[in-house]
Amino acid sequence: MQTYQDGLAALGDPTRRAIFELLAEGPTPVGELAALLPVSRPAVSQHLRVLTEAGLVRVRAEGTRRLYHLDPAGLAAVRDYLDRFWARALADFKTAVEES
Amino acid sequence: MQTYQDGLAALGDPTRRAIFELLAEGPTPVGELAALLPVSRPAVSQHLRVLTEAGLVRVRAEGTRRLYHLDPAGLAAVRDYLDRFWARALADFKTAVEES
DNA sequence: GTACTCCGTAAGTAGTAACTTACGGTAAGT
DNA sequence: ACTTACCGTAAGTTACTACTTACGGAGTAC
Repeated sequence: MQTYQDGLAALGDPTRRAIFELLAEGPTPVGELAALLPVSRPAVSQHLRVLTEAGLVRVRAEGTRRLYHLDPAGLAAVRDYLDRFWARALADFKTAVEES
Repeated sequence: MQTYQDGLAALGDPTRRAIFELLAEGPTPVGELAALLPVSRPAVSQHLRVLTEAGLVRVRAEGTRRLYHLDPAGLAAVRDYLDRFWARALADFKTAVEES
């Protein structure tokens, strides 16, 4: 689906952010992610499902392992969303400072 | 606080995203935001509190009204966070495509 | 085939957070 | 002073979601 909405909702959870940041160090299997996190392996699987549906992450099978890695598409969607507000945020902030 | 973590957590909620997007059209008082949304005015106040603590939004009083507007600081924190993963996402995605 | 590894899904629980109504406080107008 | 407009906070409820354990499927090795 990879909309910015799903992306932001997915990254709103701290555990999913942790997974996301671990994946930034390179493609990683589920078990290794779970070993590095304070939650169970099924919990990691469930988070990976959300991240995948948000378009932030992708899988490729390699034997019995499933290597997850970042997907630029979802990342770009979120980044572009935030960029749309950048100019307006600067303008509003500027007038707010001037009037104070 | 304006960390990227608070920013992402704040924007994870769809109602707060709606408020955030309404504020992108210019500084707006609480009552007007509530009139444009399917939730009560106190609910909007509570969301604005979260957005403010995340550094995404600021207030200035104007008579009895309180005008909320976007704050570039929190926005930049979230955007910069995502940018840190951009290069790695592209690299991982590229190798994934090549191996498929 | 059997065994073992790696993983996703189902089902159930507990904690959180988004919402409501009710209340109080401040600023401007008459 | 009284009233009205605008707003934040407190308290309570409900719905969601992140988590656990239990189970089953798919792949590899023997």
